[in-house]
Amino acid sequence: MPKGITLKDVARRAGVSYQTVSKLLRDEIKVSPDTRARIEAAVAELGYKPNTAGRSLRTKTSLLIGYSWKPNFQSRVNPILEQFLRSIVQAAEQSNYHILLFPYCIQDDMLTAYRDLIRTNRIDGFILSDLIYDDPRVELLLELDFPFVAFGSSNPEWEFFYVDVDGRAGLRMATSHLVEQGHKRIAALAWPPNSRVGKARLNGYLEAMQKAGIQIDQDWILRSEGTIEFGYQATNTLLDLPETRRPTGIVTIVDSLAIGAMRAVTDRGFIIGSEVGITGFDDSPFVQCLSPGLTSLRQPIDEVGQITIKLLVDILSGKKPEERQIMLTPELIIRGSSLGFKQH
Amino acid sequence: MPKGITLKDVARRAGVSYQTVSKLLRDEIKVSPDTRARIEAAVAELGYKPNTAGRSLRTKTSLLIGYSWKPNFQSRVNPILEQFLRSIVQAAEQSNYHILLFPYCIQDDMLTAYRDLIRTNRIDGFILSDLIYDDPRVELLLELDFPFVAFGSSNPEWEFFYVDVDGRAGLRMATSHLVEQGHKRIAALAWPPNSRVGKARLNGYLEAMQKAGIQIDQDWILRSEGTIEFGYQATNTLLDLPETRRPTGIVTIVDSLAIGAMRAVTDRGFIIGSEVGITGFDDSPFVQCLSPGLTSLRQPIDEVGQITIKLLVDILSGKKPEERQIMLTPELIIRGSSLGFKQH
DNA sequence: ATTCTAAGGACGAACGTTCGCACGAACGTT
DNA sequence: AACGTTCGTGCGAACGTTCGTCCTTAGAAT
Repeated sequence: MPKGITLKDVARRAGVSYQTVSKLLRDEIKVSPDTRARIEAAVAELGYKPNTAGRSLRTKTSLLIGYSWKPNFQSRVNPILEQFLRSIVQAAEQSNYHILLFPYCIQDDMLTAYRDLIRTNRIDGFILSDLIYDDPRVELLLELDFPFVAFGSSNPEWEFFYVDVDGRAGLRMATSHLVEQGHKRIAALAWPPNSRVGKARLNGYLEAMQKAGIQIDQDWILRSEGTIEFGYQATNTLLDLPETRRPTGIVTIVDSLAIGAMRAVTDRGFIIGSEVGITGFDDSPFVQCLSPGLTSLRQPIDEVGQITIKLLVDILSGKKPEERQIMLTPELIIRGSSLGFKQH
Repeated sequence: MPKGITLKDVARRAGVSYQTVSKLLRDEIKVSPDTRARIEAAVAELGYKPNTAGRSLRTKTSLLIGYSWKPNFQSRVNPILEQFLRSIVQAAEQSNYHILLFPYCIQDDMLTAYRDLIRTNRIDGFILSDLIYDDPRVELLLELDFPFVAFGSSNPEWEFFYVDVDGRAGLRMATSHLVEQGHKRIAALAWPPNSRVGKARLNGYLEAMQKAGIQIDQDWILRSEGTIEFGYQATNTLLDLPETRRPTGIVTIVDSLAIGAMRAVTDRGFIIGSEVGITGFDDSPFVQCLSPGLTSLRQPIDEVGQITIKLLVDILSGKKPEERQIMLTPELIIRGSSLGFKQH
């Protein structure tokens, strides 16, 4: 292991003081072409890279961004985590930052992880995701005035930077798509009312139905956990309705519900697409493997990641971005599960 | 933002020198019960946490472990990444380490990322995964004598620490399982011969077949990319064989191939399970959602992560573990895709 | 009483960087 | 010829920690 090359090594070789090297490398001073050449040569020959610890200590910045995600144990899969991580890691590197991962604690001492990272000066800012209403992390960080950017929104009265995907617009698109396919009776499977994201998405359904002039039967809206099991069970409930009220279309606010719905529809002897149209949300990587493929709303995760990091880096470098909230639109990926409806 | 609490603040409050506080906190010295109480009180009241940068600078350790994973663009999904990350992040925290993510570069300057992280003293060690034969990262790190532990193996003549899952044993299990179900003609879908992992898994198939006393038809082994498409196409090729040579069982070395196989079997009018048995590898989270569910080999990822981190932390703290290679066994998760075979 | 020992704790220095200021020389201006 | 002004550098200090050494003092041994 070759011992570390420091500023002093470079300076000695170039015949200048080490502070001069430091300043030149950060473009803080002008030097004569001659010394500049000598310094650059020395840097190149020795392969000098500034020591992070020394720099951190002096500047009080670590060039590290903290992130922690909520593990999804019930479904064992987070369809967008890898993509999101890839995107923020990549974007962070462009600005010389790195992503630091730390465990997501379920208990209420979740905040101590954040507090410790702040107090030890380990990181410069946080990326948050999976926000809940009255999210304690947001409350803490706002109170400490510590930089962070969220993926997703929380209480509207809290003022902070976030990037979000418009789930309302998404479900409007999905619902309208089913309407265009000729569906008149469309049901919706959603999370419980205390979920902010779920509420927004459901609103998109309501709006699209209203716009289409369709009166909603209250039995068409079923809300519980976003599991395959609930999707299966809820769909059976829907199919038990008398034929004149039985929905022919089902929009869901998450793919797992749609998968359960597809299973139930098939088990009951109906044909997906031509008899019952179904849509999901997230465009999880495997829903194209189902047969038929599941129509679903794809979030522009790469863009979310890039913008999130850009916002945070801007904040960290002092310039306050104008827009505090940035809303992106999902894309409806149409596959067989919502096509070929035949009315009778 | 409250200004940072330093050792000096604590020392002043406790009425001792700051070096004494430092040493006490690290259990390097004994102090009288009286001063110990005063110091501990001061630490608690001020909420002191040691500044990472200062410590790093002095000790030349960052308590940071670098990791970079290979994005899988073709399948858009890495079935085990989330679990692996969760596991290493969690395990690292137990030893006061954190995981630092950095981008995986496809080009051949992939090594500069590693070099830079080392030269800037940013990290203490690496976790590697997705090794290839003659992996340049392994070569570099061995040459620099820089600490790392790999998930997966590479050239057998290279001596380094790694944790691996026994794919050969896995495919032995899967193949034997099909044999037990009554299958006589069993095919295998695999990666190209240059894949080390693929070769090992395929060997498991060969061994199990030999043990069962079944002569392998060379047309039963098809190798190419691990995509759904190839699985589909290869299975069609298999089903085109004359009936006496046509396989009734198909083992695959990765789930995506099995998914393609299931699709092909269904499209050709065969029934999965009772007419054609299929197994996958990885137990990707969604394969239980298929109908029928896919029998697959689950890697003990949590264990892999924990052991990987433990090995690395041990290395970093000076104690050389005895075992350089640790091999774990996958678990066969049996579902409908390999059950109910009816011979005729 | 003197010396030895060990424990409790203080002290200066160092890690590698950045920051602020000072200094000399070269320059153009009165 | 004396004067500000820039430009190109050097120098001391500081960030917060840990490491090695040294100084007390009390108690035990001579």
